[in-house]
Amino acid sequence: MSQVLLIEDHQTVRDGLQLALTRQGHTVHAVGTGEQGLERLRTTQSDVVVLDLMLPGMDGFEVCRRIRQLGDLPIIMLTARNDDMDVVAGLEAGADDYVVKPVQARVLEARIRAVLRRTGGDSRRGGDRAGLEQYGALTIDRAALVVSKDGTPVSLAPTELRLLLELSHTPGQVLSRQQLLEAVWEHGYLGDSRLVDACVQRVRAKIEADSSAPVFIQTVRGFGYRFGPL
Amino acid sequence: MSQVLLIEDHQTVRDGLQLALTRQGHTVHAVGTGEQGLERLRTTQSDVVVLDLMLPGMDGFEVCRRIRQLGDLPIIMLTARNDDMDVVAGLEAGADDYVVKPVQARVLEARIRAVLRRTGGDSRRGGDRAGLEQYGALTIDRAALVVSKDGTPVSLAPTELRLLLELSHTPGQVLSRQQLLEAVWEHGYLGDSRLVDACVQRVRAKIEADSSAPVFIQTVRGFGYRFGPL
DNA sequence: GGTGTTTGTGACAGAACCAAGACAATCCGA
DNA sequence: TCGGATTGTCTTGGTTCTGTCACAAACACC
Repeated sequence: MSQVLLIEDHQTVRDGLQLALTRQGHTVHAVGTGEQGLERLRTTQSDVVVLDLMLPGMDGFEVCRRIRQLGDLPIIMLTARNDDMDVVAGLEAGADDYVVKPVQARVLEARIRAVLRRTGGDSRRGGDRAGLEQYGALTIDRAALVVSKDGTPVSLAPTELRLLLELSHTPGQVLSRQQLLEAVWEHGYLGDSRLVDACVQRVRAKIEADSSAPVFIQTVRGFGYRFGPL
Repeated sequence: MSQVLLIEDHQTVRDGLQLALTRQGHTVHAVGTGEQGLERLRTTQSDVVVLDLMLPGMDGFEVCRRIRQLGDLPIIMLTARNDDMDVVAGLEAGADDYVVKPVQARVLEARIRAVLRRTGGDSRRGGDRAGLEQYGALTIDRAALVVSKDGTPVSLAPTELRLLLELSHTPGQVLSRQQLLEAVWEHGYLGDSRLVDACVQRVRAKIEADSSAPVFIQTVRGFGYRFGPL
């Protein structure tokens, strides 16, 4: 359904909510501190943030303000305190909704859906950006030059990225080392074509779950490499 | 502030909320039944509906559904019952928020504001000028050529401004140094493309909170730069 | 199984890349 | 004209990348 970032320091609550929301079909990234949450926002795409107010270190209000600085991601505040002042302060800090614990998972889920319906929700991904390619768990955005695995961006070095883009440009087709050298290393490169092997290896280490049984970049012995989760 | 339609059968509560919201600067139209509320929507412009669930005649859920059929007006449900099932049912019927009575007027007001902020709110407040873009803490007015950070105008030199406008014209997309040189420095520029680096750095110094962890202008090593918070 | 070939893996040093600051040439308004 | 702002260039320093090598593992063929 959507990508939820859950920021909650209490592990039991965190695990419970993560499990429940995952069951409802959301992808949940759960972290324990505000700092981790902000870091996560930088590296992972999210549709909505569920934010506990009582956090170690940076408190919920501050986290809320920081998130507002980054963009207009919807925020649902979560707290044990049912103080009217807190509600007002929370909403003024930029929260979209304010929920008092203990909260039933399905109530939280209904509120997430209400907020997403209002904000246009998960349409952000795929909807407004053409040129976003999906290969199983792998997403390739050729415009932004971002490759994501399970929704989390993968950090690829320039050459690694060019290699992957070249391979994925013709899925299912085998490309020889020579072809790849010419396409990726542009300027008449003269050295060893084993260079391609090394680069493929580096890419695999970053995008494959098990690099001894590669799914995305397959070796075709004697010929070259092929991209394709078939 | 905004036009609020209040649908609540209990006269004391109705008058109390009307008074309080009016004091906050809203224009409140208060009615006692769902039928009156729907009629009112037909004749009067409203920005948000505050809807009691327990109504004589047509009940709140039904009213909610009817309003949804009319358009995209935000709805805040109000009820004495604090039953999770009701919350879920209310939100699924299309409500944007669900508040349990008794409710402090200022809490209700904060929730109204939160909903309005999200929906673009305030039919009365000023003409959303076209060409005014919001990226988190950064506002870009292409017509006025003004860039503001946290509401405060930033003083950008001509070239810096052109660079930022060019980058932000395609948020999320990576632009190479060469592309930027051609777009921003127009006249067939031949020199070092490191010039772009220097200019990016100057813009960053002015718009980024922490230029060692840039949010708005991101470096894509080996390729170029990308504009985009989140 | 033995053998030769091909490919995977990890380490490493030089190369490439970028941030940051300094500086001089240029532009522009007072 | 003067003084400040702007802009292109250069240098430096730190970080990351990348081509290469040596060796291990996998494979094909006999």
